[in-house]
Amino acid sequence: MPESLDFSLGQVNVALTPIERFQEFLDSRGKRFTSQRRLLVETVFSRHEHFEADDLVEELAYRSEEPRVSRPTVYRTLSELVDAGLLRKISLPSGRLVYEHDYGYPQHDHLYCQKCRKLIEFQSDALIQLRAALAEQYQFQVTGHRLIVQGVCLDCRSHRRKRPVDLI
Amino acid sequence: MPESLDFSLGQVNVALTPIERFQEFLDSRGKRFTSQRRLLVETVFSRHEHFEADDLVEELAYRSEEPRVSRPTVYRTLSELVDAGLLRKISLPSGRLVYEHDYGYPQHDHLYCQKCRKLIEFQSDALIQLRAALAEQYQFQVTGHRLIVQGVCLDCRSHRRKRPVDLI
DNA sequence: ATGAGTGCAAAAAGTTTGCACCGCT
DNA sequence: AGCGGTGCAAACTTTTTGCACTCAT
Repeated sequence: MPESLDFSLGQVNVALTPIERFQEFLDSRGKRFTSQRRLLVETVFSRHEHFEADDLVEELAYRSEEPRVSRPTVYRTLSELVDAGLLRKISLPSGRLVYEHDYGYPQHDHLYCQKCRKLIEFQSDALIQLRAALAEQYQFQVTGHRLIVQGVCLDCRSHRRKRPVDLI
Repeated sequence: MPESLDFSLGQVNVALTPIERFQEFLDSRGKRFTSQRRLLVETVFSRHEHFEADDLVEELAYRSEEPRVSRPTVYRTLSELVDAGLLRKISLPSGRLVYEHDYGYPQHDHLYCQKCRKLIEFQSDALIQLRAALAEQYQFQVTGHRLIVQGVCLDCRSHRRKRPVDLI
């Protein structure tokens, strides 16, 4: 991953790469930084796209070189990455579960194109204010939120018949 | 279901109960209004709580009286009810998929208590405005949205130790 | 050395499908 | 009669678990 990224994250140590952050997390739990866990974190943070568990299994379980990461270990490790605050799990309107980077990545929400299934990220201060207002009104201790706005993206509205894609 | 409810829904015929609306939908597709489908809709609209597919299977597949509704038919019919616009399917942060009334029920979103798993409904005009702004900014044709704010509800913050509940 | 981690196979959980029989219309 | 619907069993998809062996520390 590009070292130009700024891992600003409040009071958390901001100098760490995701890999280092994961090591720290594992250490704090008496867990070990194995070659499988290393390969998995490196892979996950080598790009920024959203992905599902099975994508990783495909990529890591049958590769030619060692180490490989078996299906159960992929699932186990993804959970750890979520616990460690490195990844976030989101469920799409279709029911698909995908992961995305969370560590050192700004809070955001998504526009979901129901034609091409693309996810577009956006940030909104108004939403943060709304959260605060709700917390106040319902005396609710907010820990997070998930907003997905679905519809049809610009591309799919233009090339309507150019590249047919299947429905959700 | 209480006939005092107002089934206002834009240009759609607003005089219909959910059952009548479902009949209309089935009719328009050349499908039949069978005793299973009737029992299922009646059951679903006899109360307002959120529920999962399996709840219905438990309730309808093993009852003493006829008709019963088998597991596959419950799933098939729930899909039809979603298609008909009577139900909405939402996925909770935990990954659980639940259904809720959509027909004749105002647009709303949820606060989700991660302690007791309760869902609290709320409405927000600000959110509708935000949607419009996003549509404009991204030239995105919005068809819907789903916002879930998670945290801890008032009850769970007060009786913190009174009734222990398991984590998510 | 020793306890955590891994892969394998199997189990679970949730949902869908093929098919023969049933029953509206 | 004929087509849609249903139940049953089985298949499928996705995720989790038990267990013996392996490996990081």
